[in-house]
Amino acid sequence: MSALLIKEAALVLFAEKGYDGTSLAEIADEVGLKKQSLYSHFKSKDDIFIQLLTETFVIEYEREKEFLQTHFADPLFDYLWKSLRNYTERYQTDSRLKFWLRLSFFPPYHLHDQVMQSLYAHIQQVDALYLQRFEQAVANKEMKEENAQTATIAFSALIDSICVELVYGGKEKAETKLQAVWTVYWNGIT
Amino acid sequence: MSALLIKEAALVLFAEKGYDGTSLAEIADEVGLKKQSLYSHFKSKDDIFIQLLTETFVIEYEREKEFLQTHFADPLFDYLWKSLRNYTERYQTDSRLKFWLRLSFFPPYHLHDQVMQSLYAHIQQVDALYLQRFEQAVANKEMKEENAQTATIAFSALIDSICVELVYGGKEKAETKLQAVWTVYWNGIT
DNA sequence: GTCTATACGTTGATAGAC
DNA sequence: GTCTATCAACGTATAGAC
Repeated sequence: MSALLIKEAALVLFAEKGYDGTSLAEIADEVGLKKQSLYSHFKSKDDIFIQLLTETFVIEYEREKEFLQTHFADPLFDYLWKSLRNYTERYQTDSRLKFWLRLSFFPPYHLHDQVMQSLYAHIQQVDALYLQRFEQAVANKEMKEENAQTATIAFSALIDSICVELVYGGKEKAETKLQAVWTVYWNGIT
Repeated sequence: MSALLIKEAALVLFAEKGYDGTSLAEIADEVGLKKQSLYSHFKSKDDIFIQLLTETFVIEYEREKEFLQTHFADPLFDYLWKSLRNYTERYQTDSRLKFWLRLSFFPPYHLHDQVMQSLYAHIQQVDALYLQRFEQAVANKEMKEENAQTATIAFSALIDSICVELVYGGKEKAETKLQAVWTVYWNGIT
């Protein structure tokens, strides 16, 4: 059994049931092992979790960076819209997104500070990517001659609200909300 | 020891550490009892939780309703702005808000369906309150002759994003975000 | 109502045979 | 690397003395 498969199983369970709600026995069971055998691959439950969290931030950042590079030349409208749709599309199938939403919001109590520190760094990096595109948009006069910072912050808030809806409302409700929010947002920045 | 005080202690702990992260021993300890004594007041841990959740939805709805009645005649701008500031003001001191955010997003796994059912009903009720005011605003020409429904949904999304920021960013970051989001939102609906 | 005592499963984790 | 055996600590919950 590879450590990778164990982590994948853990990712799904953590995303679905939270850290405290997931036991090592469940994780082991999912990959057909006894819980004791997990200790050949990880030195503790925290170890599994921290590894997953770290990897997740790397993966998510790379995804955003690649997205920016691929779509930088697209019109602002398309760029932002595609970026948003990305979330609703992925949420259903991608446990990693669920994992990071859930465990960033509400990390295990004893790891709170550590998680938050990583989270802030990640958000800052991602916001910086979007800011680049918004500054370009201001220069191109694709949007109101307003603070690109404001548009960035509001856009990241928009993503947050969609994620919230995905978490408790599911995809259909999120799509409805996305449409309303997007209308107002685009109106607001142009 | 009154059941009320026990529930208050449980509320704070659930809000801070989640359902699985909070033990009956901690709750009891907080009010100076042994964990076994809690069973004189509640028949299970779930019982405490469900009571808190039910009460919370009632209290929050009453709060919103009263707010609407008190400020219905205010200009739309003031009405919405005050409503938003309410969240950032309360979040620091009011554990009930934290409780409902956390436990609605991520309820204990075995109570997921039950919690979600109550949550949807609550959200629907609150959205209906806001919709009333937005329809009035359209009639008053306080905003663009657009769908009041869209403005309502977008506003509730706005609240969500502020709550997210309150959860993981704290009050200061939430204030910054609020300002940016509000600028774009108001621009977007007028 | 609160306590002590207790039951009993589950938790994360370690030791050692194979 | 995986297993069995084992552990101490903690989880929720019950019974019964006071």
